[in-house]
Amino acid sequence: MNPIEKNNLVEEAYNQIINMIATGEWDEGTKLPSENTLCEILGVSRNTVRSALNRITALGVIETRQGYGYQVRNLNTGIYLNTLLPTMLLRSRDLESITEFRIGIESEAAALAAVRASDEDLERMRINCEMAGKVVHLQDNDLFAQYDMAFHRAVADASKNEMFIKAAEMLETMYTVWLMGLQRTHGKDKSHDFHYNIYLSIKNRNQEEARRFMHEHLEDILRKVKIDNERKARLGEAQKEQRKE
Amino acid sequence: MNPIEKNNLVEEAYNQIINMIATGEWDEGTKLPSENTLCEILGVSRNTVRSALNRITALGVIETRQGYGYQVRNLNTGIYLNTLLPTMLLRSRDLESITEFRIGIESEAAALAAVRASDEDLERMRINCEMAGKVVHLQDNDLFAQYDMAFHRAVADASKNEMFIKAAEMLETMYTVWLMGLQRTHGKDKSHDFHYNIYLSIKNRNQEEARRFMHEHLEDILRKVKIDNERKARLGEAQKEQRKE
DNA sequence: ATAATCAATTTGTAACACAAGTTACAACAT
DNA sequence: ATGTTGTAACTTGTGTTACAAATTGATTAT
Repeated sequence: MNPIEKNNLVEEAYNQIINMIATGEWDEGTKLPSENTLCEILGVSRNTVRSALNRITALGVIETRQGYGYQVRNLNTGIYLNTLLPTMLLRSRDLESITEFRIGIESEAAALAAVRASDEDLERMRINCEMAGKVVHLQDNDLFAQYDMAFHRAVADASKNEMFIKAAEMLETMYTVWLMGLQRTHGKDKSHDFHYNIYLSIKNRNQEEARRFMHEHLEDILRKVKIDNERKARLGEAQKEQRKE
Repeated sequence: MNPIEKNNLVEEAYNQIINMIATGEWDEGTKLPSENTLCEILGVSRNTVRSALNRITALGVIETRQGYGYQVRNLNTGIYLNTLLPTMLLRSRDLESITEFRIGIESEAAALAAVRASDEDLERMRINCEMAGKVVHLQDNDLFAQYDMAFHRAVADASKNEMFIKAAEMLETMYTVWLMGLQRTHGKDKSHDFHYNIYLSIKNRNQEEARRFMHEHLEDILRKVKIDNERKARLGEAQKEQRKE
C-alpha cells in the first residue's frame, strides 16, 4: 500500500483497501490494521479512513466490532439482506430486466450443473420437482412457488460456482416480492414440465440440452411477466379513466 | 435473560434515512437536508450522520457533491448487483469462476443487443473493434486490452438492461487485475475475429448468432485462462521444488 | 445586459478528546 | 492447579471544533 496523493482522499483510501482484499493479501477472516495504523500507512486522517471503511462495511465485504477491529467477512454467511433494503423501490417494469438477467445467469448455471452436479444435487432437484408436481393443482400458489424456487436454487448450487449461487440467491429474494401476483397467471403445468426436462438433461450430463431447456423455461416466464405488466398497465389506465369521470 | 439491544447510532441514522427514501418521501432527484440539518433532526453529531450517509453512498442510492449536498440517485436495477460485490472481490483471484460467470452475462447481453442496439451503439462497437485491429500486432498489450474491454462494454450497454451493464462494469474491474498477465498468452488475432463476427451479428439483428459468437469467444478465453492457471501452478510447484533444494 | 466578484452555504479533511468494548495477563482466592 | 477478578493497553464509536474547497446565488462593476 502507498500513501495517498490527491483529492478524493476517501475514494483513494477505499480503492487501496479494496485492492488489498481483491488481490488476496487480506483474505477472508483477516483482521485489518487498526484505523490509526491505516492513517499512518495512507497518510490521511482518521475521519478519511473511517469513511472508506464505512463504505466497505456497507457493501458487506468487512465487518467491525467496537474494541476489536475490522475483519474481512466470510462469504458463507448468506446474502446480506441489510444491503437489499431498497427492494421496495422496485417498479413493475423492473421485473422484466431482472428476468432477462436471470435468463443469462441460470441458463449457464444449468449448463455447468450438467457437468458438476453431484448425486445429492440431482436428488434435491428430483425431490423439489416431484413435490412441485404434487401441488400443481392445489389452490396454494405459495407452496408451488416454494418448490419452484428450491428447484432453481438446487440447479444453481450444482454449478459449484459461487458467483452463480450468490446471483441466484439475490434474484430469488427479488422475485419473492413479486411472486404472489405473478404465479396466478403463471402456467404451473408448463413450468413443471420444463423443470423435469431440465432435471433429466442435467442427470444425463447433456450441457447443451440443459442450457436450452432452462433458457426456454425462463423465456416462457419472461413472456408471462410481460403480459402481466401489460395487464397492470391497462388496469392503471382504466383507473385513470375512472378518475376522470 | 435477553441480549441487550444496543442499536448503533450510525445504524439508527442509516435506517431512518434509508426509510425516507424507500417510502418515497425522498424520491429520485430529491436533495437531502444538509448534514448539519440532519444532525439537528436526528440529534447526533456530524461524524455519525456522515458515517450513515457514506454507507448509503456506497450502495449507490445517493450521491454527493462538495459544496452542493446529497441527492437521491436515479435508482435502476443495477444497484442490486452491489450485493454480489463481496463475492466478486473475494473470488477475483479465481478467474475461472469469474469467466464462467462472464459467459452467462455477456452472451445474453449480446443477444439483447442484437435487438436493441442503436446506431450509436453499433458505431461504438465498430470503432473499438477496428482500433483493436490496428494494434493487434503491437507490443503494447495494454492498448489492445483497452479497446477489447471497450468493445465488450459497448455490447453490454447496447443491451439497454441496467443489470447487464452494471455486471459488465464490475467484471471489467475484476479483469483489469489480471489483464497484463493474461493478454500475453491470449491470441489477439482470434479475439479480434470474434469481435468482428459479434459486431456483424448484432448489426444484422441476428440474436442467436450474436449469442453464439459471444459464447464461443468467452469459452475460448476460458480455455486460455485455464491454461494460464495451469502454467502458473506448475511454476509454483517448480518454485517449491527449488526452495526444497 | 454581461461579466466579475463576493458572501453564504455545504461537503471534505484534520485533529483532539473521551466513551465503550475487547483482549491479554497479572493477581488473587479457592 | 484452577477458576475468578481486576487492570492495563488497545480498538472502535461518538462528539466537538476548525478550516479548506466547492457550489450557488446575489451584488456589483463594466
